[in-house]
Amino acid sequence: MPSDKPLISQRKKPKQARSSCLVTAILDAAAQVLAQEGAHRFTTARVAERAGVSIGSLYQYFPNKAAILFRLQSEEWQETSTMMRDILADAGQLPLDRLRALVHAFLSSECQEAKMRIALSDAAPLYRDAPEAQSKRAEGDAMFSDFIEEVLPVSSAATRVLAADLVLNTMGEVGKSFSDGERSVEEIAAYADAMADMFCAYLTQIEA
Amino acid sequence: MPSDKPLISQRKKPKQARSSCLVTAILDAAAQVLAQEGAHRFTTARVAERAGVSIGSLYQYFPNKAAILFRLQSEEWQETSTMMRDILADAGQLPLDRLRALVHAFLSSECQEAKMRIALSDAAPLYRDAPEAQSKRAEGDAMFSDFIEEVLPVSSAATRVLAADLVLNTMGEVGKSFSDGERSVEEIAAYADAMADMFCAYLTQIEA
DNA sequence: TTAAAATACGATCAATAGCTCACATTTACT
DNA sequence: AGTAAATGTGAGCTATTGATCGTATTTTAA
Repeated sequence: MPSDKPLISQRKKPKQARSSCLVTAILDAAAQVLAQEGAHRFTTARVAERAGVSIGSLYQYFPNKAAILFRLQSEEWQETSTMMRDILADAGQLPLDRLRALVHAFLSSECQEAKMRIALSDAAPLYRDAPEAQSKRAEGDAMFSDFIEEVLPVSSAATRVLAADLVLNTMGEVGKSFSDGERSVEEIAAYADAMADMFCAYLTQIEA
Repeated sequence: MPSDKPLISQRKKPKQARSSCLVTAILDAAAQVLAQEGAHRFTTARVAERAGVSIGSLYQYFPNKAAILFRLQSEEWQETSTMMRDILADAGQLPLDRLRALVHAFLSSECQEAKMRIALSDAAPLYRDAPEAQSKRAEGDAMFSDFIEEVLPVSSAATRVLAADLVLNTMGEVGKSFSDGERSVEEIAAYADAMADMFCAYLTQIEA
């Protein structure tokens, strides 16, 4: 549905210090605008103004509005991705304990910067169809598939794929709904425990 | 984030036959525009044009764009709601079988009119904060809570509430992600079975 | 010092949006 | 037929948006 032609990647790479500052200033400002004004007030002019930068400068480093949003989301994904890898790869813990830890970490992280996350996902239609956006998803899927294989070594490949899909999808989608930021730390922990219980009960039962 | 002042409810009630036709024509057209053009091309002018109606007439019965979207979503909710009630109230089936049936029905229904559903949820920021939108949610929650109480009569109230929240939320949120409409009937059935397995494993384990 | 490259600027444009309002037409009822 | 209410019309207003481009300033490097 979004615009057709414009690539979302960067237009020009900052070569001097002042221009890299400018880019980070824009991204910071973008996050603020998103959090404080919401997706429908997220305009290039407002971002430039808050960054203390002219609109022309903004367009030197971002080909269009979507590119800014895309960058923000990429940075978020980067964080989530490394967190996921760290937790799932921790050989010192039992697999199901790692899964529980992952659920806790994920739900908690979704609750941080809640306003910004909501707005960012409200604006998703603008950047989600970009070709660059697709590959990221597959990356996470693969990572989690490997983990599930460790937990369910016996089942058929099809069953494993389905289980991985279901668990990851559930955590991801339900996690998104946590961005409303209306839950206390205790509620989040209780919810995460319940969700982890559910995953464990399911995965354990498959093996049987 | 959306507009502040305008109520979303109807502006004027159709009293003659032609005007009720007009309203349904507008809603039909709105669904088409949403499905074929996407949320960001959903404009009152386009809806009026496709309905074969003047823009002025449209605004006689809908105070603003959001009201049209809200009506579409209300109608969808109505369907889902009655389906849910019918399935959960069927005393001829075991509770967990009813839950399984619900999951299947829900995922299938999410896959119908996929394009329209995606666009409708893309446009959600425009109507979701309307006061009318909140009450609907509580309705479904209560219905499902009653059902869970039937399945988990022994557990503490807090546990029951949490379980109901988790299961309903999971089905709802993961269901939404099914609106991409890229899954075959078989895949949907397999996924629904897995999800039902997960719910059953979880709920059964709580009782123990 | 000086010229070229990089960076920064912001007035300005074209497009499109949501929505109103003065007016025309149709219907219901006497 | 006549009249008032209901319904229908669409040109046009106001506002905003994303984005450009000619120009000005700063940095780099010779």
